[in-house]
Amino acid sequence: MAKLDASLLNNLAPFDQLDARQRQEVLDLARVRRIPAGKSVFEEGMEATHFNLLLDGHVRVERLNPEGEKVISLHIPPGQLFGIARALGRDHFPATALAVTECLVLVWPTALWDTFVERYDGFAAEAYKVVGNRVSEMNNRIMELATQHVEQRVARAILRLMQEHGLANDAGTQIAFPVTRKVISEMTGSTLHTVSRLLSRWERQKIVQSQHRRICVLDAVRLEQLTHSVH
Amino acid sequence: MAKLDASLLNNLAPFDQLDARQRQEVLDLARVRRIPAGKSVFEEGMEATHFNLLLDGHVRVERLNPEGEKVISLHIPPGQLFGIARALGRDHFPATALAVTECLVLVWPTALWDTFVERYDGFAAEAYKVVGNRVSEMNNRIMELATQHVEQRVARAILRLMQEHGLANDAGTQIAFPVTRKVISEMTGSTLHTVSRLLSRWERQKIVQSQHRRICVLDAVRLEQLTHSVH
DNA sequence: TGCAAAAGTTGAGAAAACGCAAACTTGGTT
DNA sequence: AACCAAGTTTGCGTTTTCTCAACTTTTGCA
Repeated sequence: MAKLDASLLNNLAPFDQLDARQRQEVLDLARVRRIPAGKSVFEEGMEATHFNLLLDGHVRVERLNPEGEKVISLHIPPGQLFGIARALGRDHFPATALAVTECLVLVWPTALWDTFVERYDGFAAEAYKVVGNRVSEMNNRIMELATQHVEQRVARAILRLMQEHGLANDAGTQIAFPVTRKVISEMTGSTLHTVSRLLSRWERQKIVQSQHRRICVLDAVRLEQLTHSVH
Repeated sequence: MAKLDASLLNNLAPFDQLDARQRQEVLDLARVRRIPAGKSVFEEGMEATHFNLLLDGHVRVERLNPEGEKVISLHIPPGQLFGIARALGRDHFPATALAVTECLVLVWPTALWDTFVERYDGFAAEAYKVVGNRVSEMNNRIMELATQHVEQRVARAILRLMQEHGLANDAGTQIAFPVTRKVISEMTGSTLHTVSRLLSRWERQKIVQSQHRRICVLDAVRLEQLTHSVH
């Protein structure tokens, strides 16, 4: 395989503090995977033999409950570590990671985790910052599910997608990958019918616009207002 | 202050691998706090100046949403580390920790965290195992909130309390601290009225028994069945 | 180009859970 | 011993959201 160019790691938080030589070192230990849209990077329950960095593309992390219902945990934007079960001492992946667009992923054997933590300044800090942010988001999610109505949760979910995966265009901000009503319902603990009704109304109100599976936020301010309860 | 006896740390997972001398060392760096029932150990938003080990008693971790509604995140059983925001690079506590019974807590200044991780074998591993378990529980909680009905969630919440904080007696297993209908509703994203109706029914069916604020599980098997959807 | 599969819409009725209200119980405190 | 605060129960009407169903639109592929 051709040697990877160290500049691949430029501007990536986990390797921010490394010099060119160290970046080359890290890359020499990595393998690149190209994952086509719709294919999984790893599956729930699999042994966590590797940890991953998403170079390009967008990844959906999802779990199935015992009844086979899907729940979407989060979406990973390019540049982030993911599938780092090892950081928390897990040896199996708790969820499935699905490429929602074509993805480029760097993978390292789990055995290197401790080496990276030890050898590369800033790697551990960034890794635990990522975990910390995810934990914080999970807490927010629990609060929302416990106290808010579907409408508020759907508004929040779309805002989050916009913020993390949005592409600004002339009309508003489009989410960078296809999102169906079903997907939004799996993100919010709702049903595709309820989500469809909400989006139809918001489309009439010019808050969002959607064709096929592309969603574009036209009025983020009003969407934000919808996340607050009306009381 | 009288010197603490190193045997206090016996059988506590984070310091399992330490010898007597090291345990004394760890204790000499600690401060003991006695927290009366109903008082907080730390509050949401406070700077995380210390990290904690619960020696004795039971702690409730809770957050308020912007509307002032309370959501209970989890309950800490004796022997566990808690308030370890620092493990994930946070410098403020994301939640309030409330003593639900009188508590004995060992506290260390946050500045010692890195020292402990470095110096004491097994400490980091145990700390991240605790975090890993909590993350896993949070994931389960999200799944439940997203896909299950109130009845199933309440059954699961009571089972969890029983497993982590239960005291076996002749009739069944009692939860070691007072639990009101309101508390259960805040654990499950429900209302005290709905919880009351459920518990009344389960009491008639001899699945649980409750007087004042003590709850006793009489038939864990049937309670477990109630956590599965009927479909 | 046409067709099947996937995605989306919308109505109508049902179910789950909530909010409100009123009354009751219990236990600690003065 | 009496009272008060906190906790609990239960009925009733309402709201939210789901389920079921039918139909339309879109798109990817043969």
